[in-house]
Amino acid sequence: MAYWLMKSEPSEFSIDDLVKAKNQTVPWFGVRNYLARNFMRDQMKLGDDVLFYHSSCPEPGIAGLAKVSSQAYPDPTQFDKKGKYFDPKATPETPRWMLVDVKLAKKTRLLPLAELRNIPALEEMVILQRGNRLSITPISSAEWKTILKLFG
DNA sequence: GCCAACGTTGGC
DNA sequence: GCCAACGTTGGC
Repeated sequence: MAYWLMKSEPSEFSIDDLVKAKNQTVPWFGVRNYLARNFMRDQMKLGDDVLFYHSSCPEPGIAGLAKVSSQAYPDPTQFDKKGKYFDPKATPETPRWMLVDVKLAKKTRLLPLAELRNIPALEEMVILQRGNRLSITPISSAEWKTILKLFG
């Protein structure tokens, strides 16, 4: 069992959108970074735990808990010529971008980035490191436990 | 809006 | 394969 933090811009897709989504599930489309793709393609397993993180917004932070709810499969948006995630080098025979489905576990209170920064047990979290921009990052089991306690 | 940090591109 | 230029991310 592994733990992950996945960033989403709430103006694109927020925790409330996930609450309202069909089956409270969303395909994690639009990732166009190879390391993040590799995490989804090679390491994520059904049932892995996910921290749903709001980024690039007035109050960045963890907004909910979720679970990986599918195996990796090709991101359909790479084939959509009119969409912003179209990749001309990807074909259905040789897809370049893979994704997993993410299912809501629980909407939480917003746990702000500023609060995370104040917790010594979390100082090694990838997302808190200087210059980190990766949209999907692994979380240790100790970090996961610490964060769950913060939600009470 | 600013800017640091990082990833990608493309000329050589 | 190097590396400068450029584009993007994302907190502030």
